[in-house]
Amino acid sequence: MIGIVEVAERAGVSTATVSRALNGKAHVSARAREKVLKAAAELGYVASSSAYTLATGRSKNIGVVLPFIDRWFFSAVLEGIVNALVARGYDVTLYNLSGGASHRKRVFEDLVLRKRVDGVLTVALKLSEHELKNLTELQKPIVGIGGPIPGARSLTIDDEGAGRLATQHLISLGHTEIGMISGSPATEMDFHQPYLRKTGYHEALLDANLDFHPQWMAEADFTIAGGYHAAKQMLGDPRSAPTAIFCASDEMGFGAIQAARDLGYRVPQDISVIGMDGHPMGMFYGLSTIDQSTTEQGAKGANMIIDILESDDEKQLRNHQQLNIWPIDLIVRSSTARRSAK
Amino acid sequence: MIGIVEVAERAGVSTATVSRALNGKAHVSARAREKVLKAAAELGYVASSSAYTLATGRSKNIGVVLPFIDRWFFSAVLEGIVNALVARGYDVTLYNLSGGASHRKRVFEDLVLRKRVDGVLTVALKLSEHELKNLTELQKPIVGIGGPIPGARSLTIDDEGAGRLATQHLISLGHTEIGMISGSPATEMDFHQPYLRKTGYHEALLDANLDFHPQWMAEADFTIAGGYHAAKQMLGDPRSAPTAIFCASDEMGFGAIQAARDLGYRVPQDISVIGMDGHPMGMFYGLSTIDQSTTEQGAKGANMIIDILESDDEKQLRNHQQLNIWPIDLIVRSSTARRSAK
DNA sequence: GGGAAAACTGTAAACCTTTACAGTTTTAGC
DNA sequence: GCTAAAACTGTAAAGGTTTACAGTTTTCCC
Repeated sequence: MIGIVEVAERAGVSTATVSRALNGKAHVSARAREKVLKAAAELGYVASSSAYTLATGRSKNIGVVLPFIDRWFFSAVLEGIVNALVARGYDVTLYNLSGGASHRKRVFEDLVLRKRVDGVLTVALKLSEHELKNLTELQKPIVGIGGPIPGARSLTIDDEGAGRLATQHLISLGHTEIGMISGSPATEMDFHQPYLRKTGYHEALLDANLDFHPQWMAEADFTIAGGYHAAKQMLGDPRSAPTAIFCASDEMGFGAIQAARDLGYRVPQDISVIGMDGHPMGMFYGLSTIDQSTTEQGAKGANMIIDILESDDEKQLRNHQQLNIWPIDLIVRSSTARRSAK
Repeated sequence: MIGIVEVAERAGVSTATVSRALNGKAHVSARAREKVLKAAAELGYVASSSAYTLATGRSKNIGVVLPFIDRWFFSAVLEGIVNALVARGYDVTLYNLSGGASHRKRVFEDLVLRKRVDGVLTVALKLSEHELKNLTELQKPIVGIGGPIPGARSLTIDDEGAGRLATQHLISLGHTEIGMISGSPATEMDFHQPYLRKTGYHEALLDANLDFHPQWMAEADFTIAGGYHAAKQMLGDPRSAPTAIFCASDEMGFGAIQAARDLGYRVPQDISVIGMDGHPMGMFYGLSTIDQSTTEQGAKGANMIIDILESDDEKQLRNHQQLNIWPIDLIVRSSTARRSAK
C-alpha cells in the first residue's frame, strides 16, 4: 500500500508539502512541487478519497436522485449530468427511487446523509418538506432539474408555455377539435408538469375560442404503452374523436401514432399528433415535438451545482428559491399537418 | 455535528459498543443494543461513510463503468444494477467512457483506484490489459456484463447462438436471401458481439446450404439512424435486395423497418425483419426479436459481485476467468412472416 | 551586509470510525 | 458459594489525509 508518506520520503519532503503540491495549493516552491509530482507519478500514487473526505469534509461527489433510469428522458439527463461532472473532477453516485416509499426514505435519510455527497441533483422529483429539510440542514446545495423545488434552486422549462405552444401549433394548422394525453397526477414521483402542460393546453384553447370536451383529455403514464391505450380509447369513438392530439411526452406520441394507424387513421392526413421532449426516435417516426435538449439541460444543472460548491462565497451554499428557465424549441415534422376537410 | 461519541454518551455506553450494536456485530447484550438503537434514532445519527471506509477499508460502493448511458441497452442494464445494489445496501458510482481516451485513462487510473469502490462492474466493455491489471492488483473483484472479460468473471449471453437462432427463424419461414446489419468492429468500446452474432448468422446459412452475398452484410452503429441508412442501402437495389434482414440490435431493427417502408416495402409481406435485445418499443412496432432480459441481467451481475464481496472465502476476491451464460428467448411478432412468392 | 518581510516547509492535531486487546461482569456447573 | 468459562464492555490505536501554527529559509531593499 503506498500512501502520502511514501511519496514524501521519495521526494525528500514532508507529507504537508506533498499534499500542498498535489492539490495545487500555494506556498510550494517550484522545485519541491516538481520533485513531488515526479515521485507521485513514479509510485502511481493516488490519494485515498475517504481520507481526503474525512480530513476536508468534501467528497467531490454529487448525488443524483431520479425516479427511473431506463426511461429515455431520465437516461438522457443523466448522460448530460455525468459527463459534465466528470469533466469537472466530480464523481456521481446514483440513487433511484423505484423501490417504494421505505426505500425512498432510506435513500434520503441514510445514504444521502452519510457525508457521501457534496450536493444533490434531483431529476423531475418532488421532495417532501421533510426531505428538503434534511438536505437544507446539512448546508448541501440542491438543484432540481425538470421542475421547480420550493425553497431550492431549479432548472426547468416553462411547461405551461410548452403546452401552449404545442397546442397553438395544432390550432394554426386549422384544427379545432384537439385532444391531449397528459400524465396522471397520481404518479407520486413527478412534478407539476402534467398539470402545467395541461394548463397551457387549456389556455391555448381558450385564447382561440375553441371548445373543450372532457373526452378529449386522457391520462397515461408517459410510456408508449400508456399513450397507445389512451389514444385508442380517444380515437375509437368516431363521434367524438379529435382531429389532433397533443401528447405530454414523445413516447406517448409514438404510442398514439401507432394506435391511430391500428384504427385505420392515416397520420397526418386524418389525424395530427405532436409530442414533447425531443426523443431521438422522433426523427424516424416523423413526430413533431417540443424539444427541450434534455442532455444539455442535465449538463447545465450539473454545472450549476459545481459553480455553487466552488464559489468563494460561503453564502452560496445555503439553499434558496431560484428558478432558471431553460429554452424550448418547436420542431415540426410529418406527424402534424393542416386539418383536412372531413 | 453529531457523531458516534454523542450517541455513546446518550446511551451510556462506549463508542465501541455503539459501533458493534449499530453494525449488528456479536458481543453486545440485548439491553445495550436496545439503548444504542434508541439513542441513535433519537439523535438521527448516521455513521460517516468516509470514516467507515477509512477504518474498515470497505466502501460499500460499486463502480459501474459503461460506454453510454442514454442508449436503451445500457440504461436498462443500469436500472437492474442500481436496484439490486441498493437492495443489498450498496451505493453505485457511475463512470462513463464517452469522453475519449484520456478521460478513459483517468477513470481507470485515478477514480477507480481512489479506494472509492469495493468492486467494478463493466457493461459491454473491453478492458485493456493495463486496465485489467490495475484492477486485479488491487484485489477488487470485477464482473463484466454483456461480453467476456479474459481473466475475470463475466455474465453474458451466447451471442453466437443468438445470431444463429435469429437466422434460423428466418430460414424456417422459407427465406433464402437473408441480409444482416451488424455492429461495426471499429467501435472501440464494445466486445466481440458484432463478430459473434455475425458468426452465428454465417453458420446458420452454411448449415442450411444457403448462399451468402457480400451486399447482404452491412455495418452500423447500433442506433436507429444507423439501421435506417444501412437498410436503405441494402434494400435500395431491387436486383440484390434480400427478403429478410437480421439486425444485431432492436434499434437498428426499428430503423430497418422504417427504411423498408420508406422504400415502399410492406413489412412483413415483402420483407421480414428480426432484431435483437428485447427493447420495450419492439412490442409496439411488432418487431420480432431475441430477448435477453436486459434489466434482470444487470441485477444478476450486481448480485454476483456482492456475493463475491460478502463471501467468507478470501480467495473469492481474486479474479479468475469464469463465464456465466445468460439465457435468451426468441420472440416472434409481426415483423417476420413466411416468404411470399416473388 | 543587515534587517524585515515574504515565501516556503515541517510537526502534529484533527477528521470519525472500527477493532484488537485487555479488563470486567455474568453464567453455569458442581 | 466457588471456579472456570463465556459473554460482554471499554480503552486506545489505527486508518490516510489536510491544515493551523510555528519554524526556517529566501528575497529584497536600503
